[in-house]
Formats: sequence, C-alpha cells, structure tokens
Amino acid sequence: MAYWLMKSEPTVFGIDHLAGAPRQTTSWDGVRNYQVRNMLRDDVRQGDQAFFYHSGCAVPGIAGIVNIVSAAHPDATAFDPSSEYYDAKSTFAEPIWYSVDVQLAQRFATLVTLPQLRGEKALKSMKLLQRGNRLSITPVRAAEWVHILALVP
DNA sequence: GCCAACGTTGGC
DNA sequence: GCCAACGTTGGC
Repeated sequence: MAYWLMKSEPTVFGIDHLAGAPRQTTSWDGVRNYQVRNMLRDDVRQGDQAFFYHSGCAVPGIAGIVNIVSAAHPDATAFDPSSEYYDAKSTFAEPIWYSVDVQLAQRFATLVTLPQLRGEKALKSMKLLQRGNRLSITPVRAAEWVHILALVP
C-alpha cells in the first residue's frame, strides 16, 4: 500500500465539499498533466491513502486523509464537451486522461500547514516541499506519512 | 530535435 | 498582483 498527497484548491473543491458529497466519495478528475496522469494510471491503487492538501489559498496545508477506493479509470470529464476539462483528443477507445475515486477517511480539526511541514527536518526531502514542484499529486514515503500523522492535533 | 514564447501552478 | 519554476506548443 502506498501513500500520496493530492492538491486541490478549496474554493474549487475542498475537503468540506468532499465531506458533503454522496458517500463522501468523489472522482478525482481534471488531471491534465502527463506526469500526474502516469502516476494515477500506473501507480495509484485501490487501498492506497492520500493526504488531501489545500493549495492556492490563504493557508495552504493538509486538511485530511482520503482512501483511494478505485483504481484509475478513464476521466469522464474529458469526454464531456460542456466540461472545462473536455479534451477532444481523448476518446472512449483511446482515453488519454484518468481519474481515481477517493473517499473521505478523516478531516483534521485544523490544517497541518505548509509552514509547519517546512519546519520539520524529517520532511526535508518530501516531494511537496521541493523547489519548483507543481505536480498536483505526489508520492509520500511511509516515514513521512507517519511523521505527519504525529503532527495532527 | 532545438528553443523561444507562452501558459499554468502556487506560494508569497 | 508578482514572480519563479516548469510544462507545452509550434516554427524552423
């Protein structure tokens, strides 16, 4: 079982949206970056867990934990001309983009903030914290996962 | 295949 | 709103 960190802008889809969704489950769609697509398609498995990270907001940080409840399947938004994520090049026969389904596992009472994470020596080499990292999904090492869990209030 | 221009992400 | 970093695009 592997660990991941998944970024989302809370004004677009935050952990509160997930908490209010049917079965507290949603399809993690809209990924349009090939590196992230490859990770989703090839490496993310049912049963994995991920931190739900809030980005592009006043207080960036980890808001909770989700369970990966399905392996990758073609991203339906790519087939939908009315979606902002529509991609005419992605077809049912040859899908380009993929998504996984995630279910809320835990919502933290308060965020583990980005400055807090940066302050932890044990997390120095975490992908999220590397200079120039912009990937919306990054792997998290087991040791990092455990270390961060200990920071949750 | 190179590379400049442009677009996006995301912290600050 | 600014800017660094990086991905993508497209002309050549």
